[in-house]
Amino acid sequence: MPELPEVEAVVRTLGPLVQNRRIRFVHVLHPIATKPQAASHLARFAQGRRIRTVGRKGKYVLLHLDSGLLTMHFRLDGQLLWFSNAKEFLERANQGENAVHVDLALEFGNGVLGFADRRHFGRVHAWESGEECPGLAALGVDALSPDFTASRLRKLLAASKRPLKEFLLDQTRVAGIGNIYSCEALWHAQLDPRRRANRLKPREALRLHKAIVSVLGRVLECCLHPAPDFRDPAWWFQGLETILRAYGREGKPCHRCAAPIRRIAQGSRSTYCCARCQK
DNA sequence: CCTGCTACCTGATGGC
DNA sequence: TGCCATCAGGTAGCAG
Repeated sequence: MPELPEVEAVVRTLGPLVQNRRIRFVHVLHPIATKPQAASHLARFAQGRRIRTVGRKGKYVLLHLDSGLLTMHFRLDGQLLWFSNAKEFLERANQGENAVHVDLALEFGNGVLGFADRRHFGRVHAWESGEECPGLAALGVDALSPDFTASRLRKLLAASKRPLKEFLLDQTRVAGIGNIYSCEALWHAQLDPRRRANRLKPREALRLHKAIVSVLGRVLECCLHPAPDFRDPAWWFQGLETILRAYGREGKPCHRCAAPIRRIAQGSRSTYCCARCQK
């Protein structure tokens, strides 16, 4: 489910739990989670190594090891869980009435980190270096990094003829924005999602930059208060709906001009926007 | 190179 | 209640 702010909140919460901890054992419950890599390869790769730092780029979580790294990507529904010890993990994971779905888990001395995705889109992979990971290597500038400036965005926009909405979803240009927050940023910038990227005026590009930064910043604050609780298998971010001005509000009045929010299809995905005040 | 489409999976929801 | 269609916050892979 997550876009950049959700992943950032997960990374900040995860860091203190696993940094400088040694991976004692890798439990593979659903080997699909490492495809196309072999789960046995990932297990051999990671077992015995220590996690030095936990980082993020775009929607990827990066676990930097003594040497090499693990990448985790949640796609639509992936999430993390925490068990206080191996016994608790073995008793609860995929067992019994109240089974907790887990695909893969890293066992540490202080607990067990589970990666879970019922839908099996999410992935955990092992790499000698980040450049080996094609999806990661192809990412553009991260939307929360200091390098994501208004002039950088203006140049990227100028180089693309695609509709704004599709431009924002393209992780090779700006990394981290997904379907929800692209709709939100365009609503705040009062820009029509169908406009061609290279047709924006400089002041419109500036508005879009400001909207992206402020939307992601506000959502991150919301995601950190309260912070994710990996111990609760049902945990997820709360209160995000109250921030949304366009996404999921089809037919409801625009918060700016009261015209009904429209849902349109773009690139086989839903875009929500105000037909009156987004131009 | 760029763009557009489908596949990958499972679960929730709403209409009949 | 059951059944079917549709939708879901993402990306890789492939064809043109």
